[in-house]
Order: sequence, then structure tokens, then C-alpha cells
Amino acid sequence: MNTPEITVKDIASKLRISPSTVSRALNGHEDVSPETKDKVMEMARQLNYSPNHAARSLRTHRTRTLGLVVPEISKHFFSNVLSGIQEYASSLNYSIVISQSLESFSMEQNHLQQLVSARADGILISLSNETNHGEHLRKLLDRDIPIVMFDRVLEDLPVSKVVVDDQKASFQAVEYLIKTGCKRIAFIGGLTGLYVSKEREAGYRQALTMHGLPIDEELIIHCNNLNRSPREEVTKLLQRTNKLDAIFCLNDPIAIEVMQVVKEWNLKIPEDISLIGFTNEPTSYYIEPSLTTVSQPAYEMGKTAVSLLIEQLENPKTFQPSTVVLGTRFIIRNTTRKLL
Amino acid sequence: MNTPEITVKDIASKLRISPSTVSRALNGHEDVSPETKDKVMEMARQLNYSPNHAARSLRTHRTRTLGLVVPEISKHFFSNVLSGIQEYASSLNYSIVISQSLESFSMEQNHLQQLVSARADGILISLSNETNHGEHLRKLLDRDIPIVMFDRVLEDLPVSKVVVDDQKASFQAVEYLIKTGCKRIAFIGGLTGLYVSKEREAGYRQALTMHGLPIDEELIIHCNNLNRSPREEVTKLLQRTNKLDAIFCLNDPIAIEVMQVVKEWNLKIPEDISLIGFTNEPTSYYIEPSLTTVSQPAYEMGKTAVSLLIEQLENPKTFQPSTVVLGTRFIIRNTTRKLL
DNA sequence: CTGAAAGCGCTAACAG
DNA sequence: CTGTTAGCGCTTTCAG
Repeated sequence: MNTPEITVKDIASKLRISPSTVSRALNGHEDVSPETKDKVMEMARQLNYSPNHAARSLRTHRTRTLGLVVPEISKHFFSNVLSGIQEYASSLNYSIVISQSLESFSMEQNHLQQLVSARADGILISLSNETNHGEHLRKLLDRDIPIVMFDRVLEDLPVSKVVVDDQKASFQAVEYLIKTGCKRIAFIGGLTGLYVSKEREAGYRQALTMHGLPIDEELIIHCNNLNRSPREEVTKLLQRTNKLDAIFCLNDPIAIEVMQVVKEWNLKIPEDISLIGFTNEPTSYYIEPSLTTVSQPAYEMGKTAVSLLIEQLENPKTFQPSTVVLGTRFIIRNTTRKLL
Repeated sequence: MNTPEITVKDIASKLRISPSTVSRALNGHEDVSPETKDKVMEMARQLNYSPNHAARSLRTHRTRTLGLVVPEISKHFFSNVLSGIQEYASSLNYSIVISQSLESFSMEQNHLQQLVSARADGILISLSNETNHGEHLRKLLDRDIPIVMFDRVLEDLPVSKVVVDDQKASFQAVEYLIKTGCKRIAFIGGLTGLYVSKEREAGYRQALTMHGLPIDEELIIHCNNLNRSPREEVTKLLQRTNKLDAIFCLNDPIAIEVMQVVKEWNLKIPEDISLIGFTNEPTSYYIEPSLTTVSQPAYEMGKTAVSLLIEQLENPKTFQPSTVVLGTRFIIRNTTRKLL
């Protein structure tokens, strides 16, 4: 039963050479004769040798492990990012250790600490809702652990970032609403602290202003998921105003919830009220009417984030933090009116 | 910049005690005086000590890391399983390293090998479509690496498993169709090799038989995603038969594709054709008409799978492989007719 | 091109 | 209750 571990020593003694030579052969060093190398490789295969990562890490101070912290893995967007991360990392022989902050700052901190202890070579992170500063991340930077942030980033941290131009995309979306004849346009956002919420609100404001429309603070709503649900907020909004042409939502789940309320009020979409979401969840395509939204390149974002991180790990000398802005796609479906 | 690593030795020398005592204190051993323990803890905090996992693993032959292999992380079902796994594992201080087989047997093999090399304490796996035997898993068992399989399992492997009773759930679904007056019921499955596909087909056949309905092999269709899409298959089916009362689909994505075709043929759902899916994806709730389906407890499945694995890791003596069958929930929505 | 020797940081006997 | 010693499996000087 208890198979003893095969080590470089075993290979060495079978071949009557030294462990160091075995190690060199296994790691493809130059200064090893081709025959020796072949013999070592062959013997390793025969013995079903599998290098011990822990021992190697202890020596080299590198684990080839990357830590990932996201708010919630089961969210469509994040699981797609993760998919991109995993595929790319594994193609370069890096492992990914995952953790979820569940939108809690303290969990985010704990997991980060855990990853430090596991000696992850680098960290990929998308911040929790609650996180409004980067002290915990600074501590890692002080320990020389590279970090790459994506989607939910903190601007004033000297690390690489991958984002989409939320403001521009929102501007474009709201501008489209205006061009299709909407004047009274509401914005339903999330926590005010959240980067994407701020950015998207800014794009909304900018579009109104650029088109000479007044900004009515009554139409700008922030719901944190705790005690102010989109459902309630929209209901209140509809009670408050009878003149409303459109609602621009922070994301698709909110838009979908809003859509239900609007339907219950027997308002026609898009004739009475237009609706736009953000993220392009699969449901948005199938829902009736199908939701106009902004698609974010989740998979590509993941891939870009790891590639940035690995680039930094492998060339620490030449590293300079950079911010990659990925393109979004505005997807016009049936919750918005046609352009004239 | 380059912060040197803080070790037990550092704590020891500051406190003028031995490293072993520090180690014992840190690991909560009994035989250490309370005062010493407190001092050690305090000093560890002060120095911002963080234990080196690699070194510990090298000594203890345990990594507190669990390897996960799933077909595709970005699929709703698997990302929810993963979420359950991650949360439970992290609550017990285990880390999860993820990998995706992308439905390829050879990738599954490679990732498993990688996890062996990383000395994962145990493996959680849901098989790829292509996998039809367990030789690669047997090799791990020979190395005494515990495995727990979930959802897509192999029956003849002596490991713990977590599944739902696919056959029973399908039986129930098809029986419901029959009770609502459907007689000619088609089944659209996936690859024939896939465990769930077989089980669900069996449930389908059983329901027909039990209710004295003939089994028409023409109505049983298997599409692998490669060259036979559900869309094509259903189109062919509709061309072939004009008498069709219902279609029972292997999963929701197939059902949703089928629904589109049925709509294009101007057939009314559920009046002309009833439809049932499996898995309960979020889209199924929002699609029009909303899809009758079977909900699988993904999160719970993940949680159960890790808990079985950790149980086995921590009590290897008393371990006996067990199979946990989780309950499904039949969700009646609007693609099926009402019971009389 | 190869070998000997040392040590990464930690824990587990063993001995007191 | 605590210290001493050894060694997990690997890589890396250094010396041939």
C-alpha cells in the first residue's frame, strides 16, 4: 500500500550518478551530457517519479502558485474570468489557488494572509464591495509579492490593472437612450464605494450633461444589497415620478429585477420605459424582451491579468505597473427603442 | 525592499528559547506552558510571522491542499459546486487548487499528474465527457491519494461519491409529462458515454414503460456537441414526426435551444409541445415561457464532496467509501401543462 | 560534464 | 515543560 516517495536520490542511485546531476537533467540544464539526460528521463518515467513541489519551493523560494481572490466565484462574470486565468496559467505550468471574499473586507484580508503563508508567487484580486482602501494590499507589496488587480480595482496602488472603460461604455449606453428619444433617465447603482458603480454613474452623468439634459438627483439611486433591494427602490421610484423614459442599471441582475417590477406596473418595454443593463449575462439574451446591455470580456480579462502577473514574475527587473483597458461591446437588443 | 523571511528561529532567538518550543506553541501543542505560548504568539504577531507552508509540508507530508478537476469552471453548475467546495474547505483551513479538463481525457490526466506532483492531500473530481474508464484514477489510489468524485462519477471505483438520483428525478419528470396527457415524448441526451446521460435516459425509459407507453427509438436522440447540435437534431425530429407531445432534455441549455426551434416552428409551448430541462440554470426561470426543470443542489454537492474528502483525510483508519445521494427538486413552471 | 556538501524552514523523536 | 538533533527532497555553490 504505502508507496514510498520516489526521489531524485532513488533515480541517482539506480543510475549510479549523483543527485545533483539528476536534478540538472530533470530541469533541462545545459551542462549535462545528452546520454545522461536521456537515461535520467527514462528512469524517471520508469519509476513514475513526480517532483516534490514543497521541497523545490523551499529551495528556490518560488511556488509556481498564484493566489486568486474574488468576491464570489459562482457569479457568471467571475467564473468566466477564472476560466481565463486557469487556462492561461496552466499552460505556463502555474497553479491557481482560489478564495472568495464574499464581499467582506475581513475575509479578503484573511485570505490574502493565507496566500502569503502559502507563499503564492503573486496575487490576482478583484476587490470586495466593502473594500475602500488598499492597506492590506500594501503590506503584500512590502513583502515584494506582486499583485494584479482586475475589474474592481483601486486606482492609487502601484500595481498592474485590467479594467474596461466603464465610464465610456456607460456614456455610450446612456447616449443611445437619449438618441432614441429618452429624456428622463434613471440610474440604479450599487454601493457608492464601488469603483465600477462610480465609473458607470460618471458615464451616465456625462452623457446627460453632454446632451444638455438636466441631472435630477432623485433619479440616481444606490442600493446596497443588504437593506435596499432594486425591487424596492424601483417601486419607490415609480411611485415618485410618473415621467420616466428609461432606466440604466449598474448590471444585468439589477436590470432583470427592475424589468419584473416594470412589467408588474403594466408599463411597456421599451415603449414606455427603456432598460439597459451591464455585463451581458446569458439570461439577458433569453429574457423577454431581451436586454440591451454592455458585454464585458471576462475570459479575456482573466487571461490578461495572469499574463501581466507572470510577465512581472519572470522579469522583475524591467517591470513597470501598467493598466490594460479592455474593450466593451454595446449590445442592442429589445429593451431599448430603435434609433430613428 | 527585500524583506528577509521571518522564521521560527527568529522568534526563538528573540525570546531566547528553542525553535522546537516555538513550533509547538504555534501549533497549539499541549505540553507548552501558557506563558511561553503567549509570548510566542505575541512575538509572532509583532514580527508579522507567517509560517512557510512548503517547509511544513516537507516535514509533515501533508500540504493541506486539495486538488479539484472539473470539466469547465465557467459552467453555472460547476462554479456553484466550486463555491461550496471553496467555502467549506477554507473554513477548515484547506486550500483548493483548481483545474479544468475542458472535456478532454488527456487534459484530465495531465492535471491529475500535476496535482500529484503538487502533493495535494486529496482530489475532488467530476469527469470529462471523454473519460470512460478510471485507470488514471486508480494510479492515484495506488499512491494512497484519496479521491472523491461528484456528479459525473464512475461506478466501479472504490472511492466516495456524491451524486443525485438522476434516474429517479428523470422518472419523476417524465411521469409528470405523462400525467399531464403527453404520450409521444422524445428524449434529447448528450454523449452516450456520459453517466448522467445514461441515468437520465434510463429514468425516461422506465417512466414510459411503467405507464404502458411504447418506447420509440426514433424519439431518443444523442447529440455530442461536436457535430450534432440540439438545434439540428430537433429540427430533424420535427420534420420526421408530426405527432410529438413533449421533449425531455438532458439539461437546461439543450432545453433552451430546443425551445427556440419549437418557437420557430410556431408550435405553442406547452399546448402543442411540453418541455422539461435539467439543472435549473438561472436563465430557465427568466426565459419565456419559464422552463420546467429539475434543480440540482450544486453548492451542497460541493460541500458534501469536500467534507467526505476531509473526513477521509483526517480519519484514514476508519474510512469506508460511501456514496451520498443528494435530493433533487422538480420545479414545475410554464413549459408543461397543468395537472388535471 | 559531474560529485560532495550544505541548507531552505519546519517538526518530531529523544532526552532531559 | 523544554532543548538538541536530525532530516523531509530538492537545488546550488564549489570544486574537480
